[in-house]
Amino acid sequence: MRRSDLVGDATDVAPRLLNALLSVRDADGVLRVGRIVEVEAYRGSHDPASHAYRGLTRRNATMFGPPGSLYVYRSYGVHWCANVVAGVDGTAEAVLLRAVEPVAGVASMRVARAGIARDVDLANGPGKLCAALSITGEDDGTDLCSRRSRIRLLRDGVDAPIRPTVTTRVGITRAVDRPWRFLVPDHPGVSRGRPSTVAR
DNA sequence: CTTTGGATCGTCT
DNA sequence: GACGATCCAAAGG
Repeated sequence: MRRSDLVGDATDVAPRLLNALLSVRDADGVLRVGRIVEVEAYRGSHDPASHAYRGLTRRNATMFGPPGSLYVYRSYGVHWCANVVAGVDGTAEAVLLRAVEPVAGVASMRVARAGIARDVDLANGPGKLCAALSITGEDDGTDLCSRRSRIRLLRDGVDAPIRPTVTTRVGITRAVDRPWRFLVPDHPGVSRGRPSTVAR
């Protein structure tokens, strides 16, 4: 995707990332590809639930950089979670990638997620997604718009849904009522979180 | 099916 | 020193 596609408020960029492809190249050249089916918007200084709400820190620095970067953080000391940085340089708009549908490199994902029976369970959560694609803190700051990067955001002709499903966000304790979770409607590969659906 | 608790550690208070 | 933008297994109905 072009960097210009990611300029804007996270709440506007997030639904536009649905059905885009997240592609990760292994050291051996194998590609693992997932279709993005669930995202959440985090709006920096405008959003008490954002890691960036209280300003720039060592951890969240990538979010304050240019759009198109990958912000990776550790969750609960155990898992990795990944965001696409949006907005413009100096703001901290970000889109948390919460679920992808495995599209290619499924065998590699199965190795990375040993013991998972169904393909749909390989990457239907933010921590699972990073595990399935082997995204770690080492990937923080990756430019997703560069041809040279091992992790990229791509379009394959499948457009974002005209009317995504919209709900409140999962797993947060502040700003819990904001309808900033976006899903491909009726897709089986979304995460377990079940907040209330928001009518539009 | 739902609920509960443990893992585990960097970050910020 | 407390707390997570989570996941999973085990226990309970």
